Amino acid sequence: MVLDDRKFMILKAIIDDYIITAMPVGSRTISRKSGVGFSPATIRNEMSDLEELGYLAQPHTSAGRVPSDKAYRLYVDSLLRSDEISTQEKQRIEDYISRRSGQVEDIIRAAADMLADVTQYTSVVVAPRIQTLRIRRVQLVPVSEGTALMIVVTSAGIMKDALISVPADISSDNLYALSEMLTRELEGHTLEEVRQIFARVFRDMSMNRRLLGGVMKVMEEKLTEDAPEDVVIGGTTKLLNYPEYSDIDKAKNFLTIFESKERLAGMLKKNGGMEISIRIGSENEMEALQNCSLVTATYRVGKHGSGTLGIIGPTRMNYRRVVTMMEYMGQVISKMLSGE
Amino acid sequence: MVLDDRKFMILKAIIDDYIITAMPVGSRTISRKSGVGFSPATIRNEMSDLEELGYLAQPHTSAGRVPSDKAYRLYVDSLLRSDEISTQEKQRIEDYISRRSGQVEDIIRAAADMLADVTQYTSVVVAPRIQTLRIRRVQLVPVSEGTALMIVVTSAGIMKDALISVPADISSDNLYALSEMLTRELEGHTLEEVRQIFARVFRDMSMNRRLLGGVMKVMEEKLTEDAPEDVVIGGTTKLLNYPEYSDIDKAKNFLTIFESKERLAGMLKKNGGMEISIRIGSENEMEALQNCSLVTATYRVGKHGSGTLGIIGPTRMNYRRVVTMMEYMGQVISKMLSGE
DNA sequence: CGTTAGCACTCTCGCTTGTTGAGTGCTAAT
DNA sequence: ATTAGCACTCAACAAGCGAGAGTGCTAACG
Repeated sequence: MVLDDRKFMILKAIIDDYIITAMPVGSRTISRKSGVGFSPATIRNEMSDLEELGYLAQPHTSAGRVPSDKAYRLYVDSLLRSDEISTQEKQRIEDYISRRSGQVEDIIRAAADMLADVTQYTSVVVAPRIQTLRIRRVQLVPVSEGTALMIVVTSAGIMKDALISVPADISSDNLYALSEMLTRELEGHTLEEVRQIFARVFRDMSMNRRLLGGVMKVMEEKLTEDAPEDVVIGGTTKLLNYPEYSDIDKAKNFLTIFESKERLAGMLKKNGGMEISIRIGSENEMEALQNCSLVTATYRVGKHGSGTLGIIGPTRMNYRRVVTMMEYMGQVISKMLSGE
Repeated sequence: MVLDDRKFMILKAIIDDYIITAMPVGSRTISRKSGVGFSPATIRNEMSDLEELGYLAQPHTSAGRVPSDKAYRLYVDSLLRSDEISTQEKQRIEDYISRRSGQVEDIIRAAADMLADVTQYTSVVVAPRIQTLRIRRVQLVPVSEGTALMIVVTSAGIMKDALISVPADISSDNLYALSEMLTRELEGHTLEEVRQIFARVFRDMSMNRRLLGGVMKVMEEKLTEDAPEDVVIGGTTKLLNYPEYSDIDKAKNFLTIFESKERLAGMLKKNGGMEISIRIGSENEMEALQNCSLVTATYRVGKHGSGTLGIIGPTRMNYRRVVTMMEYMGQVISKMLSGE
């Protein structure tokens, strides 16, 4: 079933209006709009059809119509064109983010804040995943009797660190020599390859077996799994400004989403590497997101790294602006993280 | 003006009741309580007196009475005894926290979550400040052409890291030698002393002047200032469960507190190293906290380090339980962080 | 003289009722 | 096919009312 032009136009007008006002839209409102040359009665007939087709819903008889998820889906699929961003705004964004130190977390944090600020919705940024990145350097630094800090530097300059236990009597020089050796062996390899190297090369090094086992274990943990710190949320309370969350229960329900960063990261990563993915209302699996839309985008870091950024807002969000901003922000993050 | 025993007892009864119900307390309610042998009329007279003295307030004529900030102040000053914690609960807390890796952030995070969980209020934990701590180790690790990661390990095992720029042609071995040298010179000294050492010892090392200047600068920044990551918040949305925040505006207002971790840390640190400090309602400077109470405690790390933990809840919070829990949690954190 | 019973008074809360206004659906005229 | 007209529906708001909780005051009591 395909909609004729007029139905299409009316539906678009309704969505445009509802996105701004968050109030059910009546036939008069649409009729008054410039560019629509029909009386309320005609609009009503069309609206009635659209309702039957599942694009509109009525909160109650004698209220206006409200777009359904299906309508938003049609809207984003067929009507979404990228917006322009003023050079002024671009400047502001780049300034804000590039003022940071080169630390990945700082940049991620800044990006999340900025994204929340320009869209006025809640933003989520996941730090670049590291699986396919290659190791550039491994270093062990003594911290105290029996513990050392292990630092892994990867291509793209992303670092991970973790405490591991080492023999109590090992010297600083010894650790350094070990670090150099590890770096020499592992440099340029991916985690997959590292596993094999460990199995092959280090099998006979009985002396440091336990230590190296620890190193491998930490690598697996840190480089495979997304640590909770790698998810950054910006503008958590932004959504409380929208009337759909003026009910305290809905607000509470919504805020629980952010209690588990792991689940959040899981959600975001479901976009399967798509440039931009939009999930509207019931298209979300998570219970608490049934009344929200989730827009996610992927950004690249270097050749093999990639991360995700997302915006969570009401289903009636301003998709055009959000998508535009996400695209741009993705570029900026890529540039910042790869360029370093 | 000192209250006689009966007034005192009645006031306590009112507060106890209000803490649980959050509803204005009437004279009948108090009269019915076991241990009070007076009729509602008598209670009313006393209540009237207490109101005149500023301990009670009436939301409106013919509602019950509500304790004022002054009443809570009296309550915590004179009636607060520590509670007992069941060994079972102690066990649960220690298990949860000690299951973490030794990383400071992890422990802080776990402590904040646990504190929010056992009190059902919002918790804030500030990582130990490092000023008076002594440096144990400095290490530079190459990250990419022209940048290195600088890691400072202090007594108590607290680490700080930062990226600094280094000459592009410096070798890994060279950086290691430099690290060893720095460690040798700075080990066991406080930041104050480090400044002097830099001025004295390294003055003539013209070659690495720029590099060392960078090292010093980062040290100052990282070790002096509290980085925003050092403040961890647990159970942000816990307070939304209480009726005093069922109004969305109040909730929003309250949630803005957590937007700036710096300001939050500033607030917490105002307890001046006191074991336990309680600020009730209007005793707080921050506008958004006028209807809340803030309970803070200091914990020690090693000999010279200290950090703060805090609970934010409604003025009618269960001070007894909160204080008890804070005391215990402070001990646990101390043990975890110092013991490593 | 402290304590208490009794009573009039006040104010919130929840319920019902009426009114208004926005918006619809249908029908008949254009 | 479009539109004007009209009857109808329903949420939202305001007004009015009774019930209930709680107070303050006064007078009686031990």
